[in-house]
Amino acid sequence: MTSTTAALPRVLERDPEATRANILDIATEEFAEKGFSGARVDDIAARTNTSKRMIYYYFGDKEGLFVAVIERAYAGIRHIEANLSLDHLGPEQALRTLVGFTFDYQNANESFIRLVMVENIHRGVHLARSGNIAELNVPAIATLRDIYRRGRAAGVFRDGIDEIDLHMTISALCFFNVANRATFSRIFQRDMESPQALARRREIVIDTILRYVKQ
Amino acid sequence: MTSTTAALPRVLERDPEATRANILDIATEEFAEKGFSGARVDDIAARTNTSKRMIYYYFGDKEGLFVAVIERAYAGIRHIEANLSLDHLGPEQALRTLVGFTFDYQNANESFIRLVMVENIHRGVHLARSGNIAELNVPAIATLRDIYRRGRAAGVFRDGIDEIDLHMTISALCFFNVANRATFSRIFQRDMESPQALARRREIVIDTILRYVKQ
Amino acid sequence: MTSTTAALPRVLERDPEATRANILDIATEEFAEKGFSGARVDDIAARTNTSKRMIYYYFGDKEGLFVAVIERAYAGIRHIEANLSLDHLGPEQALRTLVGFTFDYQNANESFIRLVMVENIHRGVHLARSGNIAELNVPAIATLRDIYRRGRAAGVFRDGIDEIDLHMTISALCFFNVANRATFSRIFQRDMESPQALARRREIVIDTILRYVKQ
Amino acid sequence: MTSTTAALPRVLERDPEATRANILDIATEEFAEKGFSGARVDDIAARTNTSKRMIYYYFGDKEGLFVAVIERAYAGIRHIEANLSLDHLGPEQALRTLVGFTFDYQNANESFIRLVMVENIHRGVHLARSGNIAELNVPAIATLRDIYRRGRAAGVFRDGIDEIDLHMTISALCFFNVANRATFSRIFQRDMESPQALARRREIVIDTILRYVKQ
DNA sequence: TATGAATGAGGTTTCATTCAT
DNA sequence: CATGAATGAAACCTCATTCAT
Repeated sequence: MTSTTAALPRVLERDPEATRANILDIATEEFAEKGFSGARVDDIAARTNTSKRMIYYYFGDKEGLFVAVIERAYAGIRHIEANLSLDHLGPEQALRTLVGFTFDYQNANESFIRLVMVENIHRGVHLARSGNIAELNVPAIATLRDIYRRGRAAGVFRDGIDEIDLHMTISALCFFNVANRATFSRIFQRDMESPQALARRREIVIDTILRYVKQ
Repeated sequence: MTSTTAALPRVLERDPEATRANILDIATEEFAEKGFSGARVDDIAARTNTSKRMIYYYFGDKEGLFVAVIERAYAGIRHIEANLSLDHLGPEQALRTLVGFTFDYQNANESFIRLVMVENIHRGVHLARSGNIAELNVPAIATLRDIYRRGRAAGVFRDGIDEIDLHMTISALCFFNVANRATFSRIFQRDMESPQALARRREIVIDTILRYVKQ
Repeated sequence: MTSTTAALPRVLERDPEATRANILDIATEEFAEKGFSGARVDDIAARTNTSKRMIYYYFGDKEGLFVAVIERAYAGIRHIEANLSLDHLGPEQALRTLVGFTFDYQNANESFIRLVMVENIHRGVHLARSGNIAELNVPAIATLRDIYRRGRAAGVFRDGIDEIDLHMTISALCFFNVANRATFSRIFQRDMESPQALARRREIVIDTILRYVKQ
Repeated sequence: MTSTTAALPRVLERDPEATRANILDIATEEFAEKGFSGARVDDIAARTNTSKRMIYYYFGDKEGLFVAVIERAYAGIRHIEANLSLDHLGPEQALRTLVGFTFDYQNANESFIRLVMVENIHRGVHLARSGNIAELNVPAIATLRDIYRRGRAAGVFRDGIDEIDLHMTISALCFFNVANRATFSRIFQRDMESPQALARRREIVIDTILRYVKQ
């Protein structure tokens, strides 16, 4: 089916923010799909509403583009984490919700997970180049700390747990389901993508965390 | 003049197995460090005791080399898992040992972890090409199944846990510490590599699994 | 809202002559430093008080800008040569002064020398495009001709010397010290820039010319 | 006229030295004609018997090629200077011959002169990168030193002249005739290329040097 | 007149792979 | 088996210049 509208003009009409965003959207997909070296500037440009030249105009070089992609991806999750409101829930329910949300978000944002994998293959050098790494950890930990504090105060969570350790455990469990899906599901012949499989795994992850934290 | 006893310019000449192994050793390092696209056939050849021609002779092309690297890496861990003997330990202690061993092995074999990451970025296509994937899951799961069965029989482990789920949880927790070290330690300013940090995390991982499994 | 007294963002706005001069100043430096092909329109524009658009507005294209730079550089020296007044000196002293002045001027105006080198690499095509080449030779030769005539009349200079030949010799000796400084000083490990080195070479150049001209 | 031999194969049959030399020959011409930035790797490759890829194979990058060109050009003149035999001539005649030879060589090797100009525009950075600059000065100065010593001993040359100063003067006078020909001949409307013009200028240069050196 | 955004053409460099000996 | 030389295709990047506002 062809659209009734005329062929799209190749040029974004002098809207730099839109041009940048358009490039970043495509680049995110390409880098997430093929890694840094595997992605092709030409391919990114071709899928863009603008030209290869503009990529270099805005981002300097391929690496600059990748840094911008990484930055924006992290900014996205940070923004969402910061706006999670769990205060109205009891600590146990809040923790269940937080873990469940993390699981859902990571499964829904495979590109983000894959970018993080790619960046880890590169030993985090691009993230390091980004100005505001320090801010990235604030929302995630702050929320978790509050829930844990409330849980201990209420006597439902045990003492002696470090919030960053806990966050690492949550991240590890959620991350794996997306990041290692290809090899794990192949080797163990196990579906890890269907709604049912996700729902099942989601409960196990939540359960694992809760059993670890509770009295 | 040619002579059958002429000085051999290269160490591994005329020992095909050693040549293959040498190429695979170097290729493992390069692919683990730079990913499939990022690795360079020229660089691999240069670090080898032999020449580029031999890479093509033995492995066909870059992808064939990568498949061979992946196969050998998985074969390595499978072999070790198969030889783990935990029968003399009680179920709880056996599980602790298995998890601890997994954690230690993965931390000691960063290259393997990174190859798995790379392969996941490629959605497992090379692993799929490998003939014997099916065999890969046998040892890991068999050992775990035995321990879990003994634990339930002894009344120390609860019912209703699927061994593959449990294996996935163990893998996720161990894998993350190596795979995501770069970004996580950067963002949370947390050491994840020192002996102390490893020992600490190791205990948390074991504890997490045990709390999940025990009555 | 627009206002006739709004803050001017750039210093030279609305002063065409100053804008032109500012562009030419920067362009002179860039072309002298990097040659015609090596200089970048973007770099020139960036260092300017105005924008790239103005370069094209005033000079048409990169080549037009270069021609203008060359023209202005030659105009500068012509103007100075024309205003040299040596009439009050005896012929020998006048020649010494002229040569010394030429040496000093060229050493003080490295950019000019380098532009001439660049133009010679381009076989003088830009200079040819300039309207008033013919005028360029007048002052230099006129002054020299007068000195030489006076010297012969006074019996201190020998006959048979062509003023253009003499001018060429003076130019060659002065030019080399600036133009070939980089390679010569490197190969012969000889300082050609310090005040002492310049003073020493200056005397040799003057001496060479005087010995050539005197009876 | 077309040759009776078949079209030349594009490949130099596995003769690396010939391939290198062929590339250097063409590159010398292109760099001499258009400068470093103005020369095009594509153009050089096109005129070569081999391909662009080979340029990078042998010289790494454009700059590496330029360094090699510069090195070879200097090696050429050094070799010739080293083999100049003037011992059989009296000092005055030897000096005349040396200066005349220098003048002739430079006029006959415009490419070399232009490369030196280009390298000076680049402030000698490529020459600096070359390993054996130190050796470059030996033959030129050694020959001159010997002549001058003999001349003083014979009482025909005056005392107090430094050989490097003298060499600089000779170089300056010879160099200018080639290097600045384009602008000088244009401005002063003077032929600097015809055999007659060259012969005339040659004598002036020799005369200038001799008058400077003689008692 | 002024400016940031945009562009096409072409520049330099790199890559996996093959060939000749 | 072994090696340095060679290759075409395609990768990344830059340039002078023009456009829309």
